[in-house]
Amino acid sequence: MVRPNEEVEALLQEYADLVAITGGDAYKARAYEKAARAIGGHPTDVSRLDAKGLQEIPNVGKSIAEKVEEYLRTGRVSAVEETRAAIPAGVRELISIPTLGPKKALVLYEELHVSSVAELLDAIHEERLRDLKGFGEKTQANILHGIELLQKAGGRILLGAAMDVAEQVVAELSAVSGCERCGYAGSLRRMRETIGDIDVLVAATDSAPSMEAFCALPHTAEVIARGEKKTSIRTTKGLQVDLRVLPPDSWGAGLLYFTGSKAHNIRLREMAIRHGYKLSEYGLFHAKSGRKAVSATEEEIYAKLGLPWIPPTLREDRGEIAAALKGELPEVMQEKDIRGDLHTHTDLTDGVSCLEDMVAAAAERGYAYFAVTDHAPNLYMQRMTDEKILAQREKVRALDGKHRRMRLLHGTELNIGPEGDLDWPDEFLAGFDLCVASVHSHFNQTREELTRRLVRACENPHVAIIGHPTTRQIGKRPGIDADFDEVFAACARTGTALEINAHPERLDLGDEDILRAKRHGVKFAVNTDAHSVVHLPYMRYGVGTAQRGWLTKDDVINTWPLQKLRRFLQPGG
DNA sequence: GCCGTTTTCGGCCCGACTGTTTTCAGTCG
Repeated sequence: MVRPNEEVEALLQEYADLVAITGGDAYKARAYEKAARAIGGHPTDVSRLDAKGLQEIPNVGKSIAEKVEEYLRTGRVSAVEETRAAIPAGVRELISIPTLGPKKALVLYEELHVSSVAELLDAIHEERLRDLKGFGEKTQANILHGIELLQKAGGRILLGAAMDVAEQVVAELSAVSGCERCGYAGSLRRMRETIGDIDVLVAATDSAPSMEAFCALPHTAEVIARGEKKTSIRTTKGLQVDLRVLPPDSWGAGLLYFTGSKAHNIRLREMAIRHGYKLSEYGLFHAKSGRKAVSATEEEIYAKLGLPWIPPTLREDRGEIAAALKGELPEVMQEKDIRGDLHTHTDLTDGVSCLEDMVAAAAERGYAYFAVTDHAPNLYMQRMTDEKILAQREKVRALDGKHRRMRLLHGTELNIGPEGDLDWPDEFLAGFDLCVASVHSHFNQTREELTRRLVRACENPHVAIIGHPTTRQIGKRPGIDADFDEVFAACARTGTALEINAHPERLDLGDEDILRAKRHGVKFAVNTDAHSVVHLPYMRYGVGTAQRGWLTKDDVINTWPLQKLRRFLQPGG
C-alpha cells in the first residue's frame, strides 16, 4: 500500500513515541525520530538494501538497521511489539493532541487509566483531572481546544495520503482484464486539501472481474458493501474506498457526476433542463424522448450545454460556470508550467538530503532553475552561521549549470521575528539571490501585532516571498489570526510574492485565501519547501491548490523565464 | 541509539513560552 520507506518511517516514529511515553531515554527517542525522518526521505527503497546499505543512511546504526531488516523480513519488530504490549495504542493517540506530550500522556494513563482521546474527554467532563498534578484549568482548556482541532479534521485525510492510495488502486485495477478505463474522481480529483473517502471509477462491460480484484487488494481490510455497480471497502488504515463500474460509453457522464462538486453538478443539471436535457451519471438525455444525447466524455457533455471543459479543480460553484459562459474561464496553470522550485532545504539545516542530491533531483524533474533556501540563524535550533551559509553559496555557485544546464539560485528562508525583524542586516541579505521570509513561532500575538509583523517583512526590499503565510498545519494547527487583507495589500504594494506551500500538511496559502489575495493583485510562488529529494514531487499538490485559486501562469512567478523572475526578485523589482 | 573522535565515551538542535511550579517541567518550533 505505502512505500516501504514510509512504512518503516511510521514504525520507527511509533517506537520513538513509545520510548518517550514510557519515560525512556529522551536521546534514544530522538535517535529513532531522526532515523525515521532519514529513511522517509531516503531516495532508495529500503527493502532493496542490506544491513550495510541501511547503515549508510545517516542516523541509522547497527541497532536500527537490524530492526529494519527484521521488519522487512517478518513484518514485525519484536522490540516494538513488546512496547506496544505495555502501552495501549490509544495512549499514543493522546500525544497527537497539541500541548499534550509524552509526559502528560503517561500521567493520564498511569493515574487515571486514560487510554484514548474519548476517555480523556470523559475524564475532563467528569472533572477527574482536577486533583492531578500539572493539570490546572488552563491545561485542561488547552487540551479541550486541541481535541476540537483534531476532530475538526473529521476523519478526513490529507490530500497526499489519499493520492498515494488512489494511484495504487487505479494501477492495480487498470491491469484487470476487461478494464477499458480507470481513474479516481471525487474531491481527490478536485484536489481538495482533505479527502473524506476515495472514489475510483472503472469502465468495463462486465463489472465482476474489477469487483473481484478490488476486494482482493492487499490493503483491503474489510468489504463494507458489494454489489454489481458499486463496492465499498475499508483499507487497513481505515480509509474508505468506493469502486463504481460504469458501462464504457457512460464514462464521461460518470466521471463528471462522481467528480462533483455536488454544487457544480446541480448547476449543470439546471442548465441541462434549460437546454431541454436531463443529466445523470449515465449521460445527457433528451428530456422529451429520453434518448441519449452524449455520455462518453466530459468534453461532449459540457459542449452540449454550451460550455468549454471545466478543469476539476474549478468545479466548486465559485462562479466557474458563469465565467465559462462569458468565455472568461481562467487558463489555469499546469504542473508542466513550473520552471523551478523556490523554497527548498538541505542537510545543512533540517533537510535530510545533501545539496548535490537535491540539485540533481531537481534537474531530473526538468527544472530550468532551482533555489536552495536553508534556514537562517534566528531559528536557533538549526545553528546556521554566516560562515556556513557563505560556504554553501560557494558550493551552489560551483554547481550552477552543471546539471542539465539548470541554473541555481542561492537563497535563504528567513525567520520573521515577533517585531517583524529578520535574521540578517540588509547588507548581508543583499548577497542572496532570493529571500523567503516565514513565521515560525509566536503564533499567539494579537491580530494587530501579527499583521504589522507580516507587513514589515513585506516591506523589506530583500524579501521576495512570504513562506507558508498563515503557518497553518492542516488538522493540527489553525493559521495565525492576522488581517490578511492588509497583508495581501502590502504584498501587492511592495512586490512581494505569497507562497503556495505545496506540502500536503500545509497547502498554505489555501484556495480561499489565494482567491482573496489575487483580487489584491498579488503574485504567487508555488514551492515544495522540500526537506528531501522525495518531497520535490509534492509540487503537484501546490499546483492543484493554485488551480483551485484560479491562478494562471502570469500569476505565478516560478512559471516565468529566469530573466523575468530575476527582475522580480531584485529589490524594488 | 547514533556519531565522531580530543576514537569506545560523552555529547546529542537551542531557546522561549506556558502554566502552575514557588524554581521549573513540559511542549513546541
